Amino acid sequence: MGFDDICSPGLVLGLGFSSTLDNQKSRKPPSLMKSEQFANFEPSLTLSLSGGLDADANKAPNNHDDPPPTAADLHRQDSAASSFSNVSVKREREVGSSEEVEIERVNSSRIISDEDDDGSNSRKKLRLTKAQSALLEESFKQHSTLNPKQKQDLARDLNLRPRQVEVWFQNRRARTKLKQTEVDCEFLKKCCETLTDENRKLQKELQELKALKLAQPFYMQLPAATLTMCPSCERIGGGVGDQNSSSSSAKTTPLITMMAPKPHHFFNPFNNPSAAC
DNA sequence: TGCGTCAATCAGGGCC
DNA sequence: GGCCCTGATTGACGCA
Repeated sequence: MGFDDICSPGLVLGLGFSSTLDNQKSRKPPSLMKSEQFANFEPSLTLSLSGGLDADANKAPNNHDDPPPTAADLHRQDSAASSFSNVSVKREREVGSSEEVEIERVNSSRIISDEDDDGSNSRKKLRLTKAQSALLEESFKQHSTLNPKQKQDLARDLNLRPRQVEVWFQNRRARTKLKQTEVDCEFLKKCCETLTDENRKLQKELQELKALKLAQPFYMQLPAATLTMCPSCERIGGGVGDQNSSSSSAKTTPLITMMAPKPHHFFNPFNNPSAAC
């Protein structure tokens, strides 16, 4: 696909996609779409692009070559990582299931033991292991948002608190969107440059045609074979006056010229002698 | 009104 | 020390 092919369809300045994602609400940003889902988007908006999107969506923060780990692997590897659960969790929502309550309780005990040697409560940042990141990425590929059940299951498999899984997805969505916005911005810049260049060329061509028109009578600029004589009025067809004499053609011709995909192929009224008058 | 999601922001930690 | 990545917090908003 050429660049012009990419630029020409649906290049609209504005913001927003129309999404058909089934697991997201209407507020979902375009950048959250997966590449295979982009076929369902109508670029009704500024940053509307097609293809090559969400390049970052498959990018795991750590090692993406690792195969998705098993839950057992995660439990084995991540007990240490989970012990870094945030000390200053101010907003832990009330949870509905007893299972989540249990998870919260288990992690709370870790939090208590998370104090530094000097007894201070400085926050130690959780670093997800490669296995945890890989599983989260896998899950994100399948659905960029989680329902409570999925969150519970994933948190259990990862040996993390549901809130941590929720935060990870939240940040993942936000940063994917940011990345996509940057990609879209670059794309639109290139489109703008291409269109500006094309406009410059057309302006130059227009100036040359105007200069040519002033230098010669119009019919002299045409090949002799294209000139015809109107049998009724015995005038050479296709003159400027002839075009202007018809109010309807005077209105439609410029539009046709403007809409022509190839500006170099001009409408030639002499192909139809009767219409030339 | 509670819940889920978002944008904005903070902050720890690794890397150069 | 600055930059970047990323986990976490906060407040606003939309929806059922």
